[in-house]
Amino acid sequence: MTELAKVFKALSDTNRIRILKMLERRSLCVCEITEILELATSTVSKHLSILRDAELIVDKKEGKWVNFNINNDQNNEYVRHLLPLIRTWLPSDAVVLDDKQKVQSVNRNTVCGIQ
Amino acid sequence: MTELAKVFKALSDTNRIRILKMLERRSLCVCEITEILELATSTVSKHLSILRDAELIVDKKEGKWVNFNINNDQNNEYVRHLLPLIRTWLPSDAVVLDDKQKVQSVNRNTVCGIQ
DNA sequence: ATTATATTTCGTAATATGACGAAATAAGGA
DNA sequence: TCCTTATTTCGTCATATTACGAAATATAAT
Repeated sequence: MTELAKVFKALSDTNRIRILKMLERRSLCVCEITEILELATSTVSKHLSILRDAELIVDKKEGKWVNFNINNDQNNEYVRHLLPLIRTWLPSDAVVLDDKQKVQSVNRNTVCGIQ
Repeated sequence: MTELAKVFKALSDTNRIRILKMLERRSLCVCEITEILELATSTVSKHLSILRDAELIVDKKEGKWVNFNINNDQNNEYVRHLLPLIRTWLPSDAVVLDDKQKVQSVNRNTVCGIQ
């Protein structure tokens, strides 16, 4: 039961819902998500670790970057059923639409580590 | 989006999941749930108000008692999809099974307000 | 090797949550 | 009416969560 509660808890924060909805578009690195959410990098990293602990997302180290993606494994029963539902939800939420728009234009090479 | 987060937050606590699973058996009053969860009445009342605010349950005042029930209205899209999923989950969770067993035997007339 | 970049971990502060008991509210029965 | 019962609300405490910046870690580029 705690595992189910953990998944729901991961989904109970609007910033984490925004991250999941963004990842519906494409995989993203921490700095791209940070740019869109306008939060500190450390805060975004924590949100991502909570989503990963709940098995809602997976990460893959690729060179300089860690790419985060929706977890498409079918291993976790809760995640397997919830992610498709979430995909159908919030189709016209202003914030979600704006975030997804930004996902199109954001570029990790111009966004990350500019001094 | 906050409404969706609210539903997930309501579902993110194990005591509230236990309440929902108990209500799959039959409607219950506050004192019956209190008896099974072994929490203070005020705590259970708070949990129930969180579940009600999320539209996961409904209450109906009947004489001395307030009976709580799963919300079977189809008004809330999130609740409409989530409740059937939850109903299929945790079919063999020890705590949930024990709680449901107790729902069979608990009686509000012998449980409530004995001095 | 040294420097720069990307991310995570740590320490900390503000706020939220979950618990309790006591007081308030509401309804039923004597 | 007065007392009992069922529930909610309030005040409070301990713990959890979310946020930040700074420091640590890891990898890439020079």
